[in-house]
Amino acid sequence: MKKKLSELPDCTVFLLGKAYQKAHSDFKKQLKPFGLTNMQHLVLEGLWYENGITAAELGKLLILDKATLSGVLDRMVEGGWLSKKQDPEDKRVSRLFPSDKTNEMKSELIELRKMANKNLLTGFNPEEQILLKRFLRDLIWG
Amino acid sequence: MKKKLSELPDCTVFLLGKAYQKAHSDFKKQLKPFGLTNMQHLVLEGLWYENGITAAELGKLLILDKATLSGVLDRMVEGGWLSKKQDPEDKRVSRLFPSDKTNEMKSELIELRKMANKNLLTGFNPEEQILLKRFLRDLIWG
DNA sequence: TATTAATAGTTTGTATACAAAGGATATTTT
DNA sequence: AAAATATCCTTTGTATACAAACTATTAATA
Repeated sequence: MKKKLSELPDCTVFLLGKAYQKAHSDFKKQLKPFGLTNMQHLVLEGLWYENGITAAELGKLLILDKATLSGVLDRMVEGGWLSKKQDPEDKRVSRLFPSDKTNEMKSELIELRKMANKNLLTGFNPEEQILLKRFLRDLIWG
Repeated sequence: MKKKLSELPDCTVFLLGKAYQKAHSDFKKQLKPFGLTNMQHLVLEGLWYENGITAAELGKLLILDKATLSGVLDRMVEGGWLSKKQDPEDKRVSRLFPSDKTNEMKSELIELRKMANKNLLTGFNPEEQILLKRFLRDLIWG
């Protein structure tokens, strides 16, 4: 006699992982035509948030490991998305600047994220959307 | 003038990712003394859910890519957590069985997950816990 | 100021993720 | 039954994650 499928997924850690997996996968498909990964898109949002942001600041803002970020940034430089410039005040620091090509796509790419969020939250009424986001923020920072 | 940090994370995809990142990281620390990764623990839960489960069934149950699972299973066989046996009825299929050592740790490892979930949901009252899980299920399957 | 500690970023190693292609076996169709 | 499909699993290649160790540089302290 097989158990019901619903038994296993009462694990909230599991549910969180799979909900993320789904959201990530959906957005990934939207980004594919632009040649951007989800992480790369997130980095661009960070660059637009603060021009000339340092890698360390970006890591804090986006809650990203520096080792992970290092590789991502290298690939993005190689792909012509951004440039790294050493800070003259502090030679340890590299500051990040989006390329012209990147800035030209800014509004389009930001719109893309907005649509992804909208699609993700289809099926939730406005109160539920607020509540879900509050729950997630509490999980992260609470 | 710097913008508020709260502006960026209004992206639900981002919030989901970071909430998952947090939950995953916390559980990971709990698992470290056992020499298990989160994914490996999840696989064990799947094996206990159905003895002799096939890799394909396990992938469906846990919503895992077959390519990802293939490598995970190999490492778990090498680590003595489980064994793969070819199904005599269908030579394409490999069925998975937890080792004795693994079964001895079953109750302890299941308890560990329960505690991880409990810790994760500290700060949410019972109604909120139900609601959060409902939201996550809707995101995944709704 | 010589020493120590802290910070920014890179590199290395292991473990997911997952697309795409391939090999073996089973099923379906003609 | 031969051919076309479909399924199970593995392999390859790229991109995260993240711990740990390392280099370079700056700041703090004795």
